[in-house]
Amino acid sequence: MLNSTINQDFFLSDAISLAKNLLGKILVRTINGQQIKVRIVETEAYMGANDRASHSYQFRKTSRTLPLYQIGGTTYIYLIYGMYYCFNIVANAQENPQAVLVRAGEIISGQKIIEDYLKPTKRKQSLAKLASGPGKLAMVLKIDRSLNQISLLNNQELTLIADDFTVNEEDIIAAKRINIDYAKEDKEHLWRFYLKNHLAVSK
DNA sequence: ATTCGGATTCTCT
DNA sequence: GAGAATCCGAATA
Repeated sequence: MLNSTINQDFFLSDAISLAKNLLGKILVRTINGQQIKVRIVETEAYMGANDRASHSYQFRKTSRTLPLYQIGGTTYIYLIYGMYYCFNIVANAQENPQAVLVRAGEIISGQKIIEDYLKPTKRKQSLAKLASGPGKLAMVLKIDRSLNQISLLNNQELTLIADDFTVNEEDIIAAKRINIDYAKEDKEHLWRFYLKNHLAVSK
């Protein structure tokens, strides 16, 4: 399998393009020298200042949303419902606060390591379902606030790579984003993207 | 200082 | 399909 690193330019597009381009790419999480790899199969684009669903709607700038104003490739991680983390990858140049929520992934290595820290009840879930949702994906990758606002380029603990897995346009399904009823008309956009027929896509 | 509710998930029914 | 779990950011005052 041919692996290649991903450079800065990859992240310097709008969030919709980045959300599609992230499908099929691999998140590599390193914990105590051991690697967990998850292939991204579902994403959502949050388009920033003009998107009511976005935390940076109307350029809202608070301590939480500061990572969104950094350069593409920066992480944006926050706690939701008091118990789950959402992992986002910032898109675009500085001061253009768009990001992609990584919603689901396929575990392709490191299953043993993951089982060591999952709750016993979770361990018997099928592998395909373990990272089938944003909170679950963050749990599998042990992503929490300590990884917030870091660059995915050349980071020791969390990086993004590509292999020879290819995604064609016809393999990508576009759908409405999930759980953003508060976003009024912006909830209608088809800014959720996932790989057709993939088992690990969230329900 | 206080209030409100969320880019979720699991466990019931 | 409904309800709970559970923290903290954001808005209001």
